[in-house]
Amino acid sequence: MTTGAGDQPTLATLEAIVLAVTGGTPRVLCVDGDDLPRLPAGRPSAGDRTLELALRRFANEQAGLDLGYVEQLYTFGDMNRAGRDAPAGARVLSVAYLALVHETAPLAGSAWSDVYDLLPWEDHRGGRPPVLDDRIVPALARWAAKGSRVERRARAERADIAFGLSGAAWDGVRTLERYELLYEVGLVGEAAARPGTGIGLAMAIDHRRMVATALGRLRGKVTYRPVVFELLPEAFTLLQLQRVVEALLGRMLHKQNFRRLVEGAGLVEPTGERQATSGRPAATFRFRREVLRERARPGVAPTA
Amino acid sequence: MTTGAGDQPTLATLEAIVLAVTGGTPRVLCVDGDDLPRLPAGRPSAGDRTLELALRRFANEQAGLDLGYVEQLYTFGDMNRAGRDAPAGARVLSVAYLALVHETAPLAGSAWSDVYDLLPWEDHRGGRPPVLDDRIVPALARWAAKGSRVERRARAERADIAFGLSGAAWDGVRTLERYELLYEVGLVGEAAARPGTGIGLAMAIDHRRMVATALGRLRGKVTYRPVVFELLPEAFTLLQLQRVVEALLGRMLHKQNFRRLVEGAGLVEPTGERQATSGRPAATFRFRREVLRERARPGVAPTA
DNA sequence: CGGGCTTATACTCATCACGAGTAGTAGAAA
DNA sequence: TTTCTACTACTCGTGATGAGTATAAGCCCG
Repeated sequence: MTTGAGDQPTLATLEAIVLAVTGGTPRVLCVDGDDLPRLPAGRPSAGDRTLELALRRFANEQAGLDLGYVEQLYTFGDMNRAGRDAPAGARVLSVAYLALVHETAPLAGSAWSDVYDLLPWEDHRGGRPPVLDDRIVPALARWAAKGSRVERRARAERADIAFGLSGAAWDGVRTLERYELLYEVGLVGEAAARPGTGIGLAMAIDHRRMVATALGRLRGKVTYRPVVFELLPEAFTLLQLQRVVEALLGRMLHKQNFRRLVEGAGLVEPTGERQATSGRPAATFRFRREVLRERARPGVAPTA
Repeated sequence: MTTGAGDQPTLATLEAIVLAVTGGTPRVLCVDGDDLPRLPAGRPSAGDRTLELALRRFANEQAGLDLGYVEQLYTFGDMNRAGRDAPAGARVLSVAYLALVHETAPLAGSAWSDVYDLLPWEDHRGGRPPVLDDRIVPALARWAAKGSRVERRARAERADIAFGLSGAAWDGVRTLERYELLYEVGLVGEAAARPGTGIGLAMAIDHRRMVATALGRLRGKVTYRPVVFELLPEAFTLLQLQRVVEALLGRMLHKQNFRRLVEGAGLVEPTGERQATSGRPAATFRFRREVLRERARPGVAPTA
């Protein structure tokens, strides 16, 4: 079962979605493109034993970053996504990786973009973002009114589920579904009819789609793996921890319940130190590694 | 941030992990290799708009299968994994997809392998598999006793978490961690010192690793997405549904609670028909699509 | 034709996770 | 001393989940 002749040459690149959270703002590492910002990328060389090591190598070489947590995200290989510098007609395979760095990591010369500048409809921390009701919902309604009866039904259902409309609940994890829907509807700059009219900052090619994928993955993972700690310094207060989780989830959490969850699960242990805040000083904590042995799904956010 | 010269040519293939569940047995579609069985694979051609469409195309062309549910699994790109027919020194990128087909799908001329013949330590439906205590645990203990003090600690922790030893709970989802650990320890045929001594049926290259990845992904997904229905006929009894879920999870479920979960969540609706069984006839049900709108995470198995 | 087998189906009970809220405490700044 | 901010300790109600008891409905076999 192997296709014989006619194979096209394939170009493979690695793309890095490097995330950090600074002061309640989730940021993604970008580099300047000719026109739009793009994600840092590179190619694996023969010396790289694994793709992940290749990624770590060039993140270090080119941005001076020592990546902590790294996980493969998705491989993008649609035909129409080739960049300028790709041979026409060739398929470009991009293996995207999600990497998390600590707040204290050097910012190098590269630019960090606020994830919610890229995907403004995803941030519900200050309540429902106005752009949803002002622009997105009406546009979705127009879009869902087109086509045959069955088509209309399918479109409406898709929109409802993705954006939590007509009774469906907003699901933070469905970031990719939302981005792709907005793309189809023509509401994001990369696909907008007139330039400059899209919602959120545009990026090169399909890089914003990759960021959306990363955010969704991370939002899911936070609930069952202790990944947030990769974004925090060694010692942190519970409020700092909560702010980072909220930044990722894009919604506020109940403070008392959050503490109950985190402490009750044995996810953290007190360092014994305290840290001055703008109010009563807070005790600082560190991640408690033993939780991995004790709990099958040690998460820092409620499952819902 | 783009690596310049020295790029190596890259060969990309698509690998399909096609799963079905027949009579309580989860099976994966295999083709005969020169030596060991392998997964069906192919290459995307210029006519395939997306990788997923390419996969569907050649699954249809070559096995006569109409794939239902398809999801991208992982991209494997380690240096040492190249097959025979690859140019020496070139990196082979394999984008693996997980596909689910209904029990009634045509079996074609290809062979289906029992997933638990490949990964015998994963099936806990009949209690803890003997191979665990007979062979795996002792070998892990020997392996964990080697190296420096810190190394020994790290090894022991890894083994404990992966296999649920010394107090840790068995986590069905950690299939890949377990396979990789067994590989490192030399307990699987692909890596065994002497051929024929490995645990479970071996497959070509790293294909068994891919199956392990697929099983883990599916075990996780079952708890929050209604994917099982892709493996079942249109109408089914609740016991049939339960058996399929158990086959995937590799563990038994409490019947009454399972029914409560599935019916309570609105995941199924009665067809009105009944089906003869070896006891009292059972009502048949079908998947209820509307649940997607009602529940954010409509799963068919408890979260734990 | 009735006992015994198998499977389906209906409840109960205890525990725990989680959302939501009340109340009081500790330090800093004005 | 007041006031602000943030920390910390509880309580309550609901719903999910594990475990078990009880009953119903067909089938097979003697």
